[in-house]
Formats: sequence, C-alpha cells, structure tokens
Amino acid sequence: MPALSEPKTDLKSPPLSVAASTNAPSTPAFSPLYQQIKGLILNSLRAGEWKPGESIPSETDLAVRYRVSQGTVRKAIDELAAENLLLRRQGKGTFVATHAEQQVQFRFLRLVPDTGARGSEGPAQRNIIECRRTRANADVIKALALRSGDQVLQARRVLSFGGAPVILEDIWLPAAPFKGLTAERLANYQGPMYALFETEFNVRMVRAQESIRAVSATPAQAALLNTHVGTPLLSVERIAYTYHDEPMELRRGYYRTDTHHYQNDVS
Amino acid sequence: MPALSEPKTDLKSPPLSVAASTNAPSTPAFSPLYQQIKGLILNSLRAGEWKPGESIPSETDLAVRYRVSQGTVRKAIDELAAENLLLRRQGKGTFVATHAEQQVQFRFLRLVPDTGARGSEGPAQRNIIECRRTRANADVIKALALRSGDQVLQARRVLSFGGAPVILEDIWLPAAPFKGLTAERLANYQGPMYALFETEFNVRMVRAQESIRAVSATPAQAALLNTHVGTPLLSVERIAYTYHDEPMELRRGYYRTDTHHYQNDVS
DNA sequence: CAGTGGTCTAGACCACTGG
DNA sequence: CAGTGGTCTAGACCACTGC
Repeated sequence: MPALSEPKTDLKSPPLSVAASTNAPSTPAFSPLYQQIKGLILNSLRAGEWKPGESIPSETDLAVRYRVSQGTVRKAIDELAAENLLLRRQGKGTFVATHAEQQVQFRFLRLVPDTGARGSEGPAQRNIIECRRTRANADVIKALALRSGDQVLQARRVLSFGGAPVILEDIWLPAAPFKGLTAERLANYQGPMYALFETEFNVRMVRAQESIRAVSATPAQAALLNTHVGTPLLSVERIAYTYHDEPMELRRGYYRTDTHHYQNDVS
Repeated sequence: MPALSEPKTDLKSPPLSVAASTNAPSTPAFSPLYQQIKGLILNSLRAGEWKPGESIPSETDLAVRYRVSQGTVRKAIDELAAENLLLRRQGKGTFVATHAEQQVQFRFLRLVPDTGARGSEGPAQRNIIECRRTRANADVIKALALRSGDQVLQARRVLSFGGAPVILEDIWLPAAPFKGLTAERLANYQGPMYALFETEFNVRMVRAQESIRAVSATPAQAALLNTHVGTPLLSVERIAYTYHDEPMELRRGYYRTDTHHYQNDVS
C-alpha cells in the first residue's frame, strides 16, 4: 500500500463541500473528482515535489496514490498540460514544464523579427544596466500584492538582437522569495531569466498578463535603445504569476518596433 | 437507420492513410478516430448545416450518425469547444459559437479602457468613413491568398467610446464571398461587423493573428482620431480566418492608447 | 520487451435545463 | 419528468520510447 500523504479522508465520499459552513449557502460548491486531483498535483508542483524538467509519476501510479481511476488522473493532467504546466510525451512520461527548454525559450516574449523566425538573428544579448534593492512604491505594492514597506529588487536591462538594442526593461521582484539574488548573479547568468528563477529560487512563472500601449521614447529610453527622442515605442507592462495565481514579477518593457513586432493570436 | 451522408466506407477500418500515395512515405499519417469525427463536424459547420447560434445534434445522436461511441464524439466536440467553435451548455446542448452573443461581443477586440471593465463606457459608436471596391494590391493579395487581379472591398471606419474616437480601421474583404455588401449595409448595421458577416454571408471568423507595432500618427490619422500629428498610436494588423484556416479579412487598426490599452494573457 | 501515454468502448450515474 | 452534457469507472488495445 503506497504512502498516502494527502487524502486522509477518502476523496470519493460526499460532494466535499470545500467552502465549509461559511456564508454562501446557495452554491453547494460541487467540485468534480478530477478537479480535486488537479489541485493535489498543483500542490505537489508548488511544493517542489517534482522539479521543472523532471517527470512526474505515471498515470497509473498517480491513480493508485489518489485511489481513483486512471481516466480521472488523465483528465486532471490533461487540463494541466493545456495550461502549459505539464508536458506530455508519448512513450516517455509526463514532465514538469520549464523555461529552460529550447522550444519554449521565448514563450513569454511575443516580440519577433519582421522577417524570419524567432531566434533567426542568433541568441539575445542581455545587458544588466543596474540592479538595486529598494522599498516598493504604491504601483509595485499593488501589482505584486505586497504590504507597504516591503522590499523589492529592481533591475534594468537591455536586450539586443544581432547587436542592435531592441528592448529596454525595468523589472521588480519581491525580495523575500528571491533572497540572495544579486546584480552579479543576474549579470553573469547566460540564458532566460525565468530559467534562473526556477533553478535558483524554485519560482516558476506560469502565466502573465500584459497591458500594451504606444508611447514616445524619453531621452533616457532613447539613449539606451540607440534611437531618437520621441520615437514611438511599444510599452508592455507585464505581471507574471506562479502557481495558484501568485504575482511574482512586475516588468515594464519598451520595445522598438521598427525591425520587430509583437505577435498575438486571438481566438 | 440514419441517413449517412459522410462515411461511405466505415470509419473504423484501417488507419485511413489520408495522405494518399504521394511522396511522403515515412509517415503513416495515423489519425485517431475522434480527429476524423472532428473533421466531419467541421465540414458540417463550414457547409452551414448548423448555423451560428443554433444547437447541433446531441452527442448520442452524433454517435449513432458516425457509428462511433459517445465518448469519441465527446472528445471531438471537446476540442472544437476549446477552440471556441462550439459552445457547450450543460442540460441544454451544444451550440455553434457566434459573434452576436453579448458575452463574446468583443472577443477579437483586445482594447479595454484603462479603468473599468469592457463596455463600461456604453456601446461603441461605429462610423463608416468610406467603402469602395478595388483591385487588390500585392499586400492584400498575399494576406488573403488571392489571385492577382481579384477584387476586394475596402472600408475605413472610426470606433468611438463615450463620444471620443479611439480606433481607426482600414478593412479589406475578398469581394467574392461578400457579394452584395454595400456601404449602406455596413453603415446602417448596428452591432459587431462579424455578426453581420455571419448572418448575411455565412462567413464566421474563427481566429485571427495580430501584428502590433508603435507608430506616429500621420496627419490623416490624427484628424480622424481627433489628436495631434505624431501622437504614438498602436498599429494592429489583423488577418482573420474562417473555418479551415481560410483568410477572410485583412484589417489595419490604429488605436489611441491614452485612455485604453491592449490587453493580452500569455501562458 | 516492458513501460509510458493515447485511443476507444460501454455502462452507470450525476448535474443541469426546461416543459 | 425526459433529455442534455458532465463525471467516473474498468478494460482492451494501439503508438511511441528506450533498454
């Protein structure tokens, strides 16, 4: 009999009214079994029981562990795979998604060169301009759901493609989860920033929300992006979330769009 | 026995190597049953057998019709619902998605007011500036996969929210599928343009691809959007597709982003 | 060859809708 | 109440991977 840690009481039993006896009597809060399984898997992911890039137990193993049928586990995994949290590979297993993989390297960066595919210009050069620790201001507090007075790490960097600066970014991170992150660590790391966050801080960015505007380049922005004051830039404000919709990063990007464009599929 | 029109030969039989005996010998082109069912449903949708807003037959009916199990039909419908082509409503049935519904009114328009929810400023005012019929130029031919010399309808309009002009759009449509579309018809129609396309021309837009840049307002654009020359505008080029990825519209939009922003979720 | 995910089936039962 | 989609199960078999 496997070591069961989660289900002290069997899952199947009554509707499992999660919302205890609070004031919300109308909705019985029925939650299907596979949703509960999904929640348990999510908990294991957040706790780091299975790390990015690793495989999780097979469907049959999980079925035994959770005492449900394999089909129910399958449906839970299906949803997690659809949300890009897990990655299924037939014949091999199911893996925790990671930003370190080549395929999904730029999943969160929607800027692509006008001609040619992503990465056709070679790898991006990342230059950290500055990095410091400050007290979060009102904007950041709201975006990251912090408390007034909380510390944040702030970084500014420029991304260049083929030698030409294209993106200027200001980044804010809550200091607590990223304890120990220094300017050197950031500057020396080759590869996507989100991959660093995974391996060093066990923080995996899962989804993000972006608000996009057109703005005129300020003198400071123009200088860093090697263009003229007043040049139209794409302003991209991103809030990135970890598991359970916890906001973990605020990023304000300014994109030159004379050789690149932001690409989006809507359906 | 139901009137079977599609499956002259039973579906189940051998792997059904769709890619006939062309040059591609390595891949056996195995296609699961539910994918084939999905294709058949897609064909019925395109042919207009079930119109937008209407319900399609129940899963059990379709299972009988296609001679497969209900679970297989279910999986096909699941995918179509995930792609927003169908809409499931428990207890009622499965419906063909439509742009006429209030909920999905603005599914393709990602511009939202900076404060408040979509539509909080009341309905959009749509003003057709001009509408004419021309020969497609190279750009349009490429975007809509036309043949040189083909006719297109071109329209220009301004969308205003709360009385203030926010969006200027140039729209190109292939003349053939939209035969009979006039400036009056466009100008007089209240409601989303895509809803008109559905009811009048049996053309349903299913997905779109947008390329976004920041540009400076030209004198003409500034005048129509009631702003200054040089104001940064969001340039949004959209190609919209019907069923089977057929391009059906090219749209070049210019958005003022001083009171609104383009919102995007990335995962 | 064994182990994984992927497909397909058949049947039971539940939740929701509307007459 | 009947009809619809939604959940859950159990079992058989297929396709893919790697030893």
